[in-house]
Amino acid sequence: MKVSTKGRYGLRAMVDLAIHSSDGHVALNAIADRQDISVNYLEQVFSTLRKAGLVRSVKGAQGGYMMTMRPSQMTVGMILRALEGKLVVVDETENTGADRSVQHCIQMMVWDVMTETVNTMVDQMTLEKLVNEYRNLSGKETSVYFI
Amino acid sequence: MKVSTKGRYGLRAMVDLAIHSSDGHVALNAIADRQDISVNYLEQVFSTLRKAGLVRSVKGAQGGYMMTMRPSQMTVGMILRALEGKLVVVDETENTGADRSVQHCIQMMVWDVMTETVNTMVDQMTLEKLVNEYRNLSGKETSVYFI
DNA sequence: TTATAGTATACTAAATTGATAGGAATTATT
DNA sequence: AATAATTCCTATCAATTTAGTATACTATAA
Repeated sequence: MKVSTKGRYGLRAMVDLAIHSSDGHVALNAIADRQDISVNYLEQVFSTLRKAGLVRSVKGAQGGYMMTMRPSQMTVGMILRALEGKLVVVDETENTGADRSVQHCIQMMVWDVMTETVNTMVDQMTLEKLVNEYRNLSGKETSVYFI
Repeated sequence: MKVSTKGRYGLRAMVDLAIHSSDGHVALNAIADRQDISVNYLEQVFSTLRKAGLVRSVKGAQGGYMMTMRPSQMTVGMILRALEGKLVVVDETENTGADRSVQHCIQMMVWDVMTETVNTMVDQMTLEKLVNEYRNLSGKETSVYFI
C-alpha cells in the first residue's frame, strides 16, 4: 500500500517545476538541489514523465524541462499513473480455487471501491491547487502561470 | 500502491472463515482447499491474525480456528492492518532539502487525504457485509451468525 | 497412542526498489 | 572553434521485500 519514491519524488519535482515554471526551462540540477534528490535519479523520473508527455525537454546549455500543460490541467493522478503505472490496489482478479465467489465479492466490495476512491481523489487534485497551497504556506509570490 | 498477498489471502481466508463459522472450528486445510492457498503460507497468515487477537486457535484433532468477534464487528481495516501494518501510503514525512514546504504541502493535500480515504473505507466494511454479499452472489444459505 | 492440526523458524528464489556511474548527444556562450 | 552545461541513455548493483517451501516440534481429541 505504499507509493514508491518514483511517485513521491516525481510529484515533488513536478510541484517544484510548476512553482518555477515562469523562469522558462528549469534544469534538473536546480530541482535536485531544492528538493534534495539525486540528479541521476531525477533523470530517470523525468525520462518517464517526458515519455508520458507531461514535460518537454530542451537540450544543451541553459536547457531544462518545462510542463506541457497548465498547472490547472495537470493532476496528481496523471503524474502518479505515469510513474507508478495504473493505480490499482490489486493486480488482477485471481480466479482459482473451488470458491471463486469469495474472491469476486472481495474484489467488488473492497478492492474496486478502494481503487476508485483513490483515483477519484488524485484526479481532482491539480498542481495548481498544490502550488496555491504552497504559496499560502510559504507566503511567497511565485507566479503560477505557465509561460 | 499494492496490497500484498498476505493481506489479500488473509482477507479471503477470513471471509471464508466467517462463512463457515457456524461449523465450529474451521481447519486451515479446509480454507486452503476452498481458497486455493498453500497451507504453509496460510499458517503464517493465521499466526499473525492470532497474535493480533482476531482469531482463536484450537489445537489437536478436530481443532482449527474461529473468529473472536461477530462478523458485524470485524472490519476489513482490522484484518488488513494486522497483516500489512498501518495503512499509510507513504512511510514518514521526509524532512530534508532546501524547500520543505513542497513536501509538507504534498503530505497534507495528497498523502494524508489518500490515507484517510482508504482507512475510512476499510473501517466501514465489515465481514458481515461481505458475507451477505457472498450469499447474494452464490444463493447459498450459510449462517452468518457467530456460534 | 496415534492421527490431526497448530507453532515456530529457517531457508530460498524472484522481483522490486533505490540508487550510482559513465558516456553520448546537443546547444548556448565565449 | 572550444568549452561548459545539460539532457539522454544504458548498465550495474546492493538492499529489501515478497511469496512460498521445508522441517521439526507441540498439543490434544478420539
